Amino acid sequence: MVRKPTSKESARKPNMREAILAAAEELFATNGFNAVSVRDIAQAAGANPGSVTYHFKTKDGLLLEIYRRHCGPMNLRRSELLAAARRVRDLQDRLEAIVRAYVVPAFTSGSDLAGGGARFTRLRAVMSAEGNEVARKIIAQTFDDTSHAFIDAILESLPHIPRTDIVWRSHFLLGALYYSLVTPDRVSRLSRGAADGSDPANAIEQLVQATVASFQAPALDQPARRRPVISSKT
Amino acid sequence: MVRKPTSKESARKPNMREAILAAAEELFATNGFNAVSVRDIAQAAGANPGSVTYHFKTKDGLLLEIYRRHCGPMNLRRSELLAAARRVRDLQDRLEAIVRAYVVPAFTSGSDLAGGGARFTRLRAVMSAEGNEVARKIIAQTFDDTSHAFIDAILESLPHIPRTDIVWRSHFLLGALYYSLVTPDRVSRLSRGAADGSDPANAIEQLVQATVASFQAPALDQPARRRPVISSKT
DNA sequence: TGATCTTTTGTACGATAGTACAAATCACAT
DNA sequence: ATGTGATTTGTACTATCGTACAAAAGATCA
Repeated sequence: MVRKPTSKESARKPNMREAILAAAEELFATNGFNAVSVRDIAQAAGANPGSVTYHFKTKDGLLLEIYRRHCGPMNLRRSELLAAARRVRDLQDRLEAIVRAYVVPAFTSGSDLAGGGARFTRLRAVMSAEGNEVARKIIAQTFDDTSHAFIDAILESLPHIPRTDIVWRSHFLLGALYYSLVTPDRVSRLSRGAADGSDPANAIEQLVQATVASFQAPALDQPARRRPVISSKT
Repeated sequence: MVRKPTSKESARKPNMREAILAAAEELFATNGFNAVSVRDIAQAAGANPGSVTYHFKTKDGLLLEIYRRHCGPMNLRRSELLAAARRVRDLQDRLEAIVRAYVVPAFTSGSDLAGGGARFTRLRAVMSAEGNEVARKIIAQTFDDTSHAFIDAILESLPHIPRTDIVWRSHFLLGALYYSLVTPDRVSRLSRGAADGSDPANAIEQLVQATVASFQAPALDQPARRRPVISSKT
């Protein structure tokens, strides 16, 4: 049967299902899918291993549910921000607004489920690196539409850049975004403490400015222009 | 004892140790560390599971040896290319040469062990995403020096940009680089076949041009400037 | 050829994995 | 208070994991 929102919220612990989801999300995002056992998740959530099976049937099912939880809201928010960005008159400002519309939801919300979207984006980064099949399918069918919408919008504000270049550069954007969330400590380390890689506001500003500039780079005219600046071997 | 390069090369198969290393490299880079079992590796290499234990003692030891194999040569090549790049007179050209010196070895060699450096770089990307401890240690102590050298070189050719910004932007570069190697098919898909994400020459040119432009972006004056281009919520 | 060292094979052990399932427990409508 | 359905617990099964180790096989040199 379905959920009954009566007097009390039905479960002993204040919603074990959510606790399991949150614990799994954090553990998967930090250690990858295969390194985390169902027992690890259960323990972190203060639950029994059997409880995970009860709510999500399989480990894959648990991952699937995490994606279902976040994809919709995050895509919705991106669409809203993109629509607003497209209405910006000045082309330069519009480009920045578009990039921001892509980046901000990945860091800050994408559904305000406890902890924000940064955790989920980190999870996506890790799953993508691990070549997780479950994730790959959902991502392709959920985010490709959004990606195309962004690419089209960027293309409109940069009419002289070929579509191919835009695709590459937005691919780089996603890679940079993922990596910033996966190893923020590296930024702090390399800047000798001058920058805080874990500060989302910081990361967003840096990423947006760098990315806007990369989009505005001149087009690559030849399919693969050779520029032997340096001696080729040794 | 050490290796004896006498008449025949001693082993039944033409060097089983190398075959295991190559197989492990490919499998780890594709599926992550934890998803791949020692038995998987042995089978892919046409070896016996016990043979892996014999040559590398543990699974961690195998990963360690993979890193040992590649880090040195790759860093050396980068240093050479960087040294050459620093001698380029024109500041604009020099910046491009520096970025190229960073990117090229990651794609093409870094030791010419069968298959090139792209596989190893993909491996590094995956290990970094999985938060692998063995990899984290080696990477920090092996590549941080190189990273600093590149940051310093870039800083010299862009004197008006604060170091913090350079650190962020080179962090983005590495993220983009990693992601290009992890999911090259995504580029092909999003460009509807117009670009080949798996073509290293293509990826290198696109990455270099986009990155140079991002480095040349104006400095972020405020620590975290707010630019509310769009309505903040919903 | 036989002695010796290196490498490969085959097998086994304990630990842990994902999952299934029956029993216990709880929330709530009657 | 009690019955009923939803949830949690505890336990067990099978598969596979990393690793150890003895025996077999191959290579090398006297």
